[in-house]
Amino acid sequence: MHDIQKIRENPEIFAELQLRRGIEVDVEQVITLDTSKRAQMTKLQNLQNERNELSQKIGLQKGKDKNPTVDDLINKVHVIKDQILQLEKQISATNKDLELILLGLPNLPSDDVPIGSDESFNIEIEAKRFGKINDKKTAEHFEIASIDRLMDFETAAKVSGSRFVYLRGGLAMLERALGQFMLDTHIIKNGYTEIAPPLIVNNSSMVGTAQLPKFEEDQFQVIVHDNDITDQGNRKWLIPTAEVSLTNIVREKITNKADLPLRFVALTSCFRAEAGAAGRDTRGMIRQHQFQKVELVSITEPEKSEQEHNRMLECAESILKMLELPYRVMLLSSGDMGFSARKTYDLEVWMPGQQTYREISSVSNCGDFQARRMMARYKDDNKNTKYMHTLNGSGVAVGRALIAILENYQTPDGIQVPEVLKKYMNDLSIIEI
RNA sequence: GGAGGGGUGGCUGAGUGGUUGAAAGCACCGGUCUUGAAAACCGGCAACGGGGCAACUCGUUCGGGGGUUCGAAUCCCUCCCCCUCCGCCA
Repeated sequence: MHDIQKIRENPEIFAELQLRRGIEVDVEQVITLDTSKRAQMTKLQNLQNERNELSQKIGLQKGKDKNPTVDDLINKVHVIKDQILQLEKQISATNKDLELILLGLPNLPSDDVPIGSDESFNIEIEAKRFGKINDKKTAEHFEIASIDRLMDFETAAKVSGSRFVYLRGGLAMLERALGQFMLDTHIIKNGYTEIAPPLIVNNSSMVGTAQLPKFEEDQFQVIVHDNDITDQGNRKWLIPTAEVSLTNIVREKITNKADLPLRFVALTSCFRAEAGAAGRDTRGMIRQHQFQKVELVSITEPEKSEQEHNRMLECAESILKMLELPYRVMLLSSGDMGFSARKTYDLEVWMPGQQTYREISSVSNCGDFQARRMMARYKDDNKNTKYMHTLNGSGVAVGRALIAILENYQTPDGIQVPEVLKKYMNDLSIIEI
């Protein structure tokens, strides 16, 4: 959610920054709505003040007299009440229009974000490139001979539908090991607190982290038996990422500054409808309706979010380094960033089967964008309540890490188990397929 | 699913129609005292929004929404959430 005061003060700047993301905002309409809302409010408040004073007078009269003559006053209030009712209706309508616009506008890009319409404007952070890539094409993960023994899309299609998979034996264990390893690393080495969060969340949470209202079609909704689905405010959703359940921990709360930063990590299943991705990555495990992901969330003071962002990026990187998977880091351009982000780094892992880098983690600083939607605040040193900053990052996507291992660790005998995972795999050193 | 109880400021917790935005306590901030600290005492301390250069002022908010009333934290309806007991179930 955007600070309407800032828009009011600098509408052109706001419009320009939105334009960097390819969004054309009708700021004039926003300003008009805002102005008329405020005018209406002033009017309303004067009437309310009048009503309150008259009511108090009636109360005083009744306290003095046994049979007071207050009919005149009551009649006056009746007239005012009608006017108030009218105005309230108007204001609520105006406000609804305004909110609909504001809730649908993405966060403003930070100044150091490259301007561009899409991913071709992303910038690689050269210094962060890691590992030696294998430029000899290997089998893609789903092409590995007999892999369907352990990675079964057919049965999943029968039981669930497209974009689901059964993992078996060594691959199921590998997925579990990866999740375990990542969690342990972030808990022990990176100072995150492990959370086992709900996978189903309510409307307010989804609005808070901005999956709603704009991206409803990407979500799975949970229909409870006898649920009244016309009650829009009371719907339930499967989380598309643990970011939702982790970040909303601080929703509608005032946190003590001494408790910041908060650092949460969770390993959860994630659910995405992939409505807009028909035909993309239809083979293999790259794009599934359900996948495992380790998610990092940090909550900080505004002054510290940038340094926390870098820190979080390093936490995510450390996972790929320890797994010895080659990757590069991209600074996303304004047109490629997610809705809530003001600055995002993507980690892209090398997939020798595709001979290309694929996104395996996205690390974003959301500034106060989500905090405003969530009313997530803290008390600063002057005891003022301020919005905090929220950050989130994958650390990392487990499903994609599994694919990366399948493609980078292929040997004639099977899939070699990365050194750091062996202890999570009962000392198994090769997964025979 | 059945029966009952409850949701009040950062926290605990009073308050059942009329200056109650809300007692009291804790926490926090300032001061007095003290060599310093603690204790004690005195004072301050909600959020959000409108108007104003400002001092300030006005409005809204006691789980959410709706209603009754001149006036609602207090009465009514509805939804959500929490607790206790019974039933069912992983």
